[in-house]
Amino acid sequence: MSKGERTRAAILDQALAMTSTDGLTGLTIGTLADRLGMSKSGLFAHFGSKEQLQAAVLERAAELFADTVVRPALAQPRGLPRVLGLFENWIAWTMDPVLPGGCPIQAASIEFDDRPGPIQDLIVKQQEDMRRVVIGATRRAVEEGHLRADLDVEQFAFEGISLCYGFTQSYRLLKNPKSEVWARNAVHGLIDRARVRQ
Amino acid sequence: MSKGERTRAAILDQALAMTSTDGLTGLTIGTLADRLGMSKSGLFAHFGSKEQLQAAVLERAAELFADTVVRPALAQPRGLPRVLGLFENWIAWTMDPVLPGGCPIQAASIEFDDRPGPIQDLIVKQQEDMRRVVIGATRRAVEEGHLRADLDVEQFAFEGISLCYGFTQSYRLLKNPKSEVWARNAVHGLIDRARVRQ
DNA sequence: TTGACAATAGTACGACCGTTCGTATTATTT
DNA sequence: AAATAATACGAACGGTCGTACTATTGTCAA
Repeated sequence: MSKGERTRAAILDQALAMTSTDGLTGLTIGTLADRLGMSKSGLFAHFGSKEQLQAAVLERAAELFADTVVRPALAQPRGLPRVLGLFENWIAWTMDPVLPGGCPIQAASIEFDDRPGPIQDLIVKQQEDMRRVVIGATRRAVEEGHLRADLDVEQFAFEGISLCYGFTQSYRLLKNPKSEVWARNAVHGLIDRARVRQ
Repeated sequence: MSKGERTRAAILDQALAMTSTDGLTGLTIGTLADRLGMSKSGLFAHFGSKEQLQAAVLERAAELFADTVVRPALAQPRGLPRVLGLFENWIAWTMDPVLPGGCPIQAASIEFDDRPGPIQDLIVKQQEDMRRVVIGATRRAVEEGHLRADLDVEQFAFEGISLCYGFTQSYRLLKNPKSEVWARNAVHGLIDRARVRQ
């Protein structure tokens, strides 16, 4: 790992934290450089433009999400444990103090939902990737016989993902201590209703 | 209605549209004045500070939300129709082209969930007001015997509100044409499960 | 119609934005 | 050790930001 790669990684770590609280637009090259004790221009040279910096931050966030949420869940035995793992890890991710201001991708998706361009395209791609992961795991659970054969997996994914979003709102902004219980109850209820009745 | 009040209202209408797409931070006095064909300073004089402008925009948004979502729902017969009305109107509100960029309050709540201050306080208050409205209507539906007596109304509200948020995501960013059907199905399912079994 | 005051415009400010440039320093390769 | 590439720096650019002042215009009752 060269020196450049190392500082680039350090920059992205700090940028991720900053984006998490201030958003991709609030992420500013000057203050980011200050926090890292380096010059604006030196930092800038690593990315070439603010937009490319934003894209790099999003990609780093997606990596972190994959490491924290997706991969551990997919390491579970296939079928229902994976589906449950996805949601449980997602809830934990939302509470993870590593990102002081909550999931940067979720924040960015609202920030950019009306600003077409490469950043929006990237966010849409990331969100649809995640949707596909949930749908895939759910479909697998149906095939395994854990969930009902007539389950509408897209509807299921919509509801599950919505609950994770709602949890962010309730936990991050309203700071309601019951949020976690509500979210877990809701997710477990969603899964229970999708279970095969015996 | 004096001249000042009229222009102030016109400013807020335009500011609301701008906030809806660009967020409360992206809302900028200069371009707002340009779009209204007036000077920065002339506009500025109406509010005294950007923060007060932001607060006024939020209050205007809440009024609009109350007129579009809450009041028509509360005009329904008490009990289940009101609860259903709230969610149906909320879904319609999210699709309403009056706000070109979706609900400004929802956008603001993610924008400000890590920026303490008077604006965050106002957003929290608005969100909790809305939560109280949902909970109140639901509790009423329980009292009327439309919904199960043992229903956890807070859990119910959490799930319903989460679905409305998830719908925004799916409809506004991903532009998935199935979003509306998913959201309606989910809300109706939520209500059906809360119904008294006969 | 005039006088008082509200409403708007004009101008200027300091701060910060993303970006560019030339240059110095440090790593890496030869 | 020399040559070259990779990194980082400081200063400056044109712009835009929110805000402060002052001047001008418009409104409306007496």
